[in-house]
Amino acid sequence: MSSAKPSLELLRSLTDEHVLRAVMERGRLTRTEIASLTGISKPTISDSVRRLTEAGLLVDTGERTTGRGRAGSYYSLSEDCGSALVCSITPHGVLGEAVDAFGRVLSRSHAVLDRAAGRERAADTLAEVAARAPGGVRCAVVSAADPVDRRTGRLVQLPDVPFLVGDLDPVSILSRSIEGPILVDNDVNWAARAERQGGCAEGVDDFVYVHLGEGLGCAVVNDGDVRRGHGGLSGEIAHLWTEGPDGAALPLTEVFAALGLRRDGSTAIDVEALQKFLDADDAEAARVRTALARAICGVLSAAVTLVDPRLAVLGGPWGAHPAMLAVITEQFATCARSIPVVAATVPEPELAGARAHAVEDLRALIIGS
Amino acid sequence: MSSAKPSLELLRSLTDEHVLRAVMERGRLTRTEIASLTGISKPTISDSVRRLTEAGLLVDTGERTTGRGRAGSYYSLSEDCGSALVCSITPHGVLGEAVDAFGRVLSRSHAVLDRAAGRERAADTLAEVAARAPGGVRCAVVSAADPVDRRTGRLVQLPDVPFLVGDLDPVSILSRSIEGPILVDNDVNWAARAERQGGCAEGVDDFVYVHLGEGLGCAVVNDGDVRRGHGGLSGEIAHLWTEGPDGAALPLTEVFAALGLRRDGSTAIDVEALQKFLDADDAEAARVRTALARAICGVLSAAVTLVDPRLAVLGGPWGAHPAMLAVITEQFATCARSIPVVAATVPEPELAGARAHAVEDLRALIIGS
DNA sequence: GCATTTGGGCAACACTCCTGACTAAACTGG
DNA sequence: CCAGTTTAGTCAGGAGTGTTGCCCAAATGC
Repeated sequence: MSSAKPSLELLRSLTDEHVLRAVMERGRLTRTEIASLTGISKPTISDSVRRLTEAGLLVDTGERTTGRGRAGSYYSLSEDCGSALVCSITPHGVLGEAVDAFGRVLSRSHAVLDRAAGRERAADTLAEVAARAPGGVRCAVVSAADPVDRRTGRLVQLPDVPFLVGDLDPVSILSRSIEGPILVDNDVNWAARAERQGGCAEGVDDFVYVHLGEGLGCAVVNDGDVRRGHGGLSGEIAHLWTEGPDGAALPLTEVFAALGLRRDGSTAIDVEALQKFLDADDAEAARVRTALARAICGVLSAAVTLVDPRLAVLGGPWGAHPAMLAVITEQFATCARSIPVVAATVPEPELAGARAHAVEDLRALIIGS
Repeated sequence: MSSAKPSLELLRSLTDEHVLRAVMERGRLTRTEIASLTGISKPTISDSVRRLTEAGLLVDTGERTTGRGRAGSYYSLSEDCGSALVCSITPHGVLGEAVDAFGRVLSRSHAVLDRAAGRERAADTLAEVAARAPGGVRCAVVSAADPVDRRTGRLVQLPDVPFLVGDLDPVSILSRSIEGPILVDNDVNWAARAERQGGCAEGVDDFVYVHLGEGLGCAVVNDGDVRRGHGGLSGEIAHLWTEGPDGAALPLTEVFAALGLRRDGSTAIDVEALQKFLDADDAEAARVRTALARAICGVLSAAVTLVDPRLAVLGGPWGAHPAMLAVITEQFATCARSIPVVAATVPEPELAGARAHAVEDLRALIIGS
């Protein structure tokens, strides 16, 4: 809680941190530019840059400023700073990216998986991306399309949640090919973070992100961060009690069963069948849409009551569909304590959120070394 | 986000902060004791103590150590550091306390209010406590038994929440008699903080605290802090949909209406009538208890789904009643994803929580000056 | 009364950052 | 092409930290 023990070493490390952060943010800088950016004096910056260069963290890129006056030397991060691995695991396949501390995607690889041979192929695909990454992979961030145990990083089975990927342990798969911290979280949580950083919820400290796809999920953002709860299972709304088609109380996932919108032999939602009702214009379709909207409104009402968001974001294959948004907005407006409802805007949201976090983690590791 | 600009002044202020925190925690200390406690060298501590004494924050108490070796001088906080005001506002009255930076209660005053003459009496009572406080009041923390608007600190009216205290603005009342920051929050939130600091939820980072009294409230603690939501209205569960006595979906507060447990002409719960059902042993009482428990379980289930707590704490006049706890525990165990349910243990919980925060605020103000 | 023990002060040192002046190296304009 | 201008980077001196090691002061215990 209390700040670190005061010492001259602390002061020096603080200076180095300022220098590194400035370079990470701007890509390349001269010492004078760093000084004016950080407000620290030129001689101090020169000292710090010398230290960091000797430590192998910064390099003189050889580039020079042009324009009036003496040319300055640009410094940037060394290649040795390494990179971070970003992974997405869904029932449809595995995607791996290597990113550097500037957030640039260095390489990308994808593998389509089937249920049986999945695990080994996934490990191989990710190991291959890791091997290609210059400077080595120093940390990894994983987005998984299933509930994630917060402590272990394993995917967990919950009642009434369709289990899509299998009893998988991303941490053990990744620790074969990389060392360093591995963070696993649910894809919906990453999507919410992405919307907060540069999407429809930019800068909003309190909102909920409801993902409507084959599975049902919800991310809760409170005081500026996704709140995962004790086990990491906050927002697993499939089992939440809401209003069914006939007005009776039903768990959310059962509403889809009652409407005949589940895949055979699974608790997964039949998105294609559902989509038809969103595009059609007959009375039957309108009835289904209203029933869906009222069920979703039950979820939103519970969220408003318990976490008081300023905004609700709808995402996922059919959540961001205009027809769905329209009918939910209409229904929700009739509820007490209604809040604005908007559609998600970030493409590949779960990847964007995970990537941003991977960059932050990597930067922190570089600064801490 | 990034740390403060490195400078020698920062270093000095960090040292002073360490010294002040050590003295605040232990009451009185010699310079040598401070040095060994903080790990900072003796000459540095001596310098800092001299600075802080000259600034009027520390004083030589005149006391001396006894035992072997040379006697050391004890230093402690000066009286000029001021105190903090802790207030509780309920429909039954106003309570004011002055506390010092050590957390000692210096004075206390209480006023019973009626609806009409309340506001002026409340202001006078609090002003009196403030006037008696040595060194002046530098900040205030208020616990209010109604929903609190997070930005303005005003009490707000919500649908189906009994409005007990009136459209009150604690900030404007208090700013007459004190200067400095005033923090207002709901009593249930303060109670939850108290349970986390030294009660049945000690050290638990994720739990919910459900208050069952005349009103219904819930505090959501996530990642170690009470999450108030955008407007400060998270946990206002009166309107949350749950299971009614006959199995139909009902807003929680309507369950009490259906059971005849509301006060006449109010949405407040008739606690005395309810208490009889908790103490009685007949079939009718058992039926009511079960109906109440199932309604509460609906709330707990929604909380588990949305915020994934590790623990549920029951508090309030009838929430912590053994019979209530027993029947809720029993009913909740049959739900999917059940979690432990325990009774609150801290006496005067809303005051304890507010007091602890007031001490923290006061300490921060002293350190910052 | 003397040895022991502990609090506190002093001086020297190492280190960090800053200011102000200086040098170095590029461009600009005649 | 050369002097003037402009900008990058360095140097020297100084102020202010925190630390170590040693000393003195003052209390207890025998």
